[in-house]
Amino acid sequence: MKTAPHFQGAAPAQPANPTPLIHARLRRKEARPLELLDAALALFVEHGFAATRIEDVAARAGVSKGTLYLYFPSKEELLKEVIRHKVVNQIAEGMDVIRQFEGSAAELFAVMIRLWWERIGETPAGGIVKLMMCEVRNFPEIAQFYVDEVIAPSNRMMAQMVQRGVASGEFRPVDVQRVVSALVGPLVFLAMNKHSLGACSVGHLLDAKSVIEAQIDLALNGLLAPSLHPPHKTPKGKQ
Amino acid sequence: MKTAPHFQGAAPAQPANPTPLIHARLRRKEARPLELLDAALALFVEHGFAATRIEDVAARAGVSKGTLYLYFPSKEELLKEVIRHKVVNQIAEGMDVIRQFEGSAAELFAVMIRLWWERIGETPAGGIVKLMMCEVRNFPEIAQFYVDEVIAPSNRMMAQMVQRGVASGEFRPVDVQRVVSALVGPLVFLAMNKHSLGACSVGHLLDAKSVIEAQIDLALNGLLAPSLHPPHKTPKGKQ
Amino acid sequence: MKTAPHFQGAAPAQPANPTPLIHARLRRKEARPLELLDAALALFVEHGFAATRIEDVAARAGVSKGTLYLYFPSKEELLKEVIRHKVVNQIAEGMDVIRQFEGSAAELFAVMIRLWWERIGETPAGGIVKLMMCEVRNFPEIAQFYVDEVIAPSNRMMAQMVQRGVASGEFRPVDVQRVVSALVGPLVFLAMNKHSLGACSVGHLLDAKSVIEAQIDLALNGLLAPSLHPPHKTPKGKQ
Amino acid sequence: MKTAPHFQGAAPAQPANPTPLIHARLRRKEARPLELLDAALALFVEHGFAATRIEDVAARAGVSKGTLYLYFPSKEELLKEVIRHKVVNQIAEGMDVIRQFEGSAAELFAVMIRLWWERIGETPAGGIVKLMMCEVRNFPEIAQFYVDEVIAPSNRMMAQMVQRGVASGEFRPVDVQRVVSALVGPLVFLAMNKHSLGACSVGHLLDAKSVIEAQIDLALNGLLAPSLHPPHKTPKGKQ
DNA sequence: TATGAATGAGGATTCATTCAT
DNA sequence: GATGAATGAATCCTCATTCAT
Repeated sequence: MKTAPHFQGAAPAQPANPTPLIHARLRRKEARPLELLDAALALFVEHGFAATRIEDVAARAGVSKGTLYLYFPSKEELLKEVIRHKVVNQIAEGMDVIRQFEGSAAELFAVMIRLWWERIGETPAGGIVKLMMCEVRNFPEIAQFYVDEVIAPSNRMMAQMVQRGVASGEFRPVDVQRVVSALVGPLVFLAMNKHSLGACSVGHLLDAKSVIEAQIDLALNGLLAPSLHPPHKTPKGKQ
Repeated sequence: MKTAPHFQGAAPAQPANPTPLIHARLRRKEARPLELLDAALALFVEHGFAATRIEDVAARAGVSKGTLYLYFPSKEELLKEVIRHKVVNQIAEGMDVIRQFEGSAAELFAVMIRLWWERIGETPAGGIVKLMMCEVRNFPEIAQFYVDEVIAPSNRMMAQMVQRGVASGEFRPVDVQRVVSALVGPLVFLAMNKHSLGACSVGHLLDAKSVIEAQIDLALNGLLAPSLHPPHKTPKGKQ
Repeated sequence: MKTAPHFQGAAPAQPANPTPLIHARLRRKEARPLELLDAALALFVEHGFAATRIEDVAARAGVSKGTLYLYFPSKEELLKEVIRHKVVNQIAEGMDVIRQFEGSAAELFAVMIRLWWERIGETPAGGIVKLMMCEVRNFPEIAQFYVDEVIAPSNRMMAQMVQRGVASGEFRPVDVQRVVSALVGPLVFLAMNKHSLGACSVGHLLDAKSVIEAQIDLALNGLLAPSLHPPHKTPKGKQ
Repeated sequence: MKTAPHFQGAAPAQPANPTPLIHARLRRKEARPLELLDAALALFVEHGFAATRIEDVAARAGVSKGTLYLYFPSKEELLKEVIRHKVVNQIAEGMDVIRQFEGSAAELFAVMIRLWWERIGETPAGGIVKLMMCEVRNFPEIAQFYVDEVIAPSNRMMAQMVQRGVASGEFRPVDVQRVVSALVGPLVFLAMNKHSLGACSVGHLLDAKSVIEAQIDLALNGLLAPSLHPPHKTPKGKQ
C-alpha cells in the first residue's frame, strides 16, 4: 500500500529539475507510480473500472503489466489509490486557490464558480467526479472517504461564500445549504458531461464556459437582494 | 425473488385481462422481457454494465441465464433494449403530461421542474440518466440514440418553456439555450446522485425535493423581469 | 430405441398410398421418425455431428424439438439410429440391385462400378459414407457395426466379382483383396467428395461420372489378361 | 504430457542451437505455437473441429487454455493456422522431392505414388486430408485456400507426370485429368481411412503399403501402351 | 401427441494476477 | 527493478434436454 510522494501528477510540462544532483533514474522511479495513476485515472474515467484492463493502464504509462504490480497490489487498490491521490492532490489544490480569494460576495461568487471549472471541472480532477459517480456503489468504503474529504469541505466552502452575502445583506435570505446544492448541481453535471456524452462525437452540444456564465448570471440574479436589482448584468455578447 | 406478473412501470397501456384464466405460462411469457428489463436496469444502474453479471440479471427476474437469452441475444443488446424501452416509455410519458400544461410561464416553470423529478428523476427512468452518463463512451451508437431521442427533445421542450416567458415579458431576455443547460444541470445531478453517493449509507446529504424547491426559487428569481421583482417568494417553511 | 419400419425415406415424391384405408394421420405418425432421420442425415453429413443442432434437425423435419425427443432419446441415439437405419435400408438396397447382375466379368465389372455410384455414391447413402468417415472415431461401437454390415459385405461382393474374372482367365492373376481395396478407394473418395469440397462453391472440379468411366477404363485395362489387350476401349467421346 | 522441445515435423529447417544454454523460456516460446498446432491437428483429426475442446488442445501441448490464446486469437483461427501451416510445410516438402525426379514415366509414376504415401499419406499431413474432407463445408474460406494451395498444385503435378508418359508414347492416350482423379481417389481414401475406421480397433483391414502396390500395378498395367504389355510385373511376393 | 419455454452443464474467451528470468 | 509468458477463475453464451401445458 505504497503512497506516492506529493507530486504534480498531471502537469504536462515538467520544470527543470530543482535538485540537479538527483539521478534522472531516481526521478523516473519516483514518477512511475504517478504516471500509472494518471493512466489509470484516464482509462477508468473513459471506460469505467470494470471495463478497463490493467494491461492497458500499464501500456498507457509506458510500462509492463508486471511493473504495475510492483506499485499496486491489485486493481482495486489501484483504483483506491487513484482516488485518494487525485482527490487530495488535485481537488485540494484547486480549492486552495479558491479559498484565498477576497472581494464582494457577488464578485467572489462569480469568480469561485469560474475558478471551480478551471481548476477542477476541466482538469483531470473532473474525471474523479465522474469516476466517483459511476463507481462509488461498488466500493462503499470509498464513499465515506469521498464525502469527508471532498463533498463536505466543498459544501462548507460554498456555504461560507453564500452565507457571507446573506449576512452582509447583499443576498436575499435563503436556505444556504439547499442553495449550495442547487449551485453545485450544474457544476458537477458539467464536469461529468465532459467525460460522458461531451466526449462522444455526438456530444458537442454544451459549451461549458458559456453555461457557467449563464448559471452565474441566473444565480446571481436569483440571489441578490431585491433592492439591488438588477445589479448583475448579463455579460456582454452573451445575448 | 419473483416479481409480480402484473408488471409495473413500462407498459404504455395494459387492458384488463379479457380471459382471466388464460395460461399463466403465456402471461409469464409476455411479462418476462419487461421483468428482465427492470432487473437489468436496476443492476446496470447499481453496478455498471461491465460489472453486472448476466446471471444476476436473470436471477433478479426469477429466471435462469438461458431464459434471458431467449429474449435478448446478447448482453449488449439487453443494454440497448433497456435504454430504448425505458427511455421512450418513461421519458415520453413524463413529457406528455408536461406538454398539456396551461398557465403562466412562472407557474409552468415550477410545475415542470417538479414534474420532471416526480416522473423521471425519482422513477426508474432516473437510473437511465446515471447509466447513460457512465456507459455512453463505451457504446457510441447508444450515444447518438440518446441524444436524438432524449436530450434533444428535452432541451427543445425546456427551451420552449423559457422562451414563452421571455416572449411574454415575464422573464428577462436571456440566452435560452444556455439557461436551459444551466437549469438541466442540477436536475440531472440529482437523478444521478440518487443512484450514486445518495444510495450509499453515507450519502443522505441531499433531500432532493427541497433542493428542487431551492432551485425553482433561485431560478425564478433569476429569470423574472426586474419590474416584477420579487414576485416569487421562497416557499413557506422551506427556508 | 424404436426402429422405424422399412420405408424409402428420402424420396421427395411420395407414391399413392398403397393401402388407402390407413389414415393419413397414421402414415404421418409412422413417417415422422423417417423424416427426422432424413433431416438428421442431411445435417450431420453437411455440418458434422457435433456442429449440428437438434433444433435444426427438428425444424428441417417440420416438427419441434420436443417432438424429436418423443422418438429418439438423445442426440447420440439419433445418430446411431440414422446410421443403423440408413445403412441397412439404403446401402443394403443398393447392394441388392448390384448383387443380382449377371454377365461377363468385364461387363459386370463396369456395370457394378457404375451402379455403385448411381445407387449408393450419389444417393443419401453416400452421405452415410462421409458421416462414418468423419464420426467413427467418436463412436467406436458404431465402427464394428459398420464393418460387419457394410464394409465386409461390400468387399466380399467386389472380391467375388474380381475372382470370377481371374478364375475364368479373363483377368490377370492378381491379389484380389488388394485390388478390391484399390478399386473401392476412388469410389468412396468420390462419395465423400460430393459432400465435402464438391459441395463448396469452389469444388466443381470433379465430374463424378467421367471419373468413374476413367477408373473403369484404367482398371479394366489393368486387370485384363495380356492376351486380351486391348479389348476394353476408352469409351467414345471420352478421348 | 509435455512434448519434447525439439519439435518434430513442421519446421523447414532448424539450425543447431548456436548458444546451447540460451533461455529455455525463449526456446519454449518459439516452440509453443508448433506444439499447439501439432496438438490441434491431432485432436481435430481425431474428434473433428467442433467436438474438440480448446482446453484439451492446450493440455496435449502441455500448457493451459490461456496460453493457447496467447498464440491464436480463436479456435477458428487455430484451425486455419493448422491448415495453412501443415499444408504449406508438409505438402510443399513432399512436392519438392517429387519434382526433382528423373527417369522413365513408369518409374516416376511408381515412385511418386509411394512417395506420396510416405511423405503425406502416412505423416501428420495425412490427417489434414481427413480434417479437410470433414470440415470444409463449415469453413468456405478454407475451401478456397485448400483448392488453390493443395488440390490444384497436386493435380497439376500428377497431370504432368501422366502427360509425360503419354507424350513419350509410354502410356496410352488417355484423358489426363480424369485419370489423375481416378489415381488420386485411392490415395486420399487411404489417408482418410488411416484416421477414420483404420484407427478403430476393428479397422485393421487395410495394409496401406500393399494396397498402394496393388494400385500401382493396376494403374500401370492400365496406362501402358498396348505394345509394351505386360512390362510392369506384379511385384514379387505381393500377390 | 406435440409444443416451445425453461433449464443449466459445458465450452470459448478474457483478464487479473503470478513468477521465473 | 522490469518484463511478459503463463495461469485459471470468472463470465458470456450455446444448446441438449426436460416438462408443464
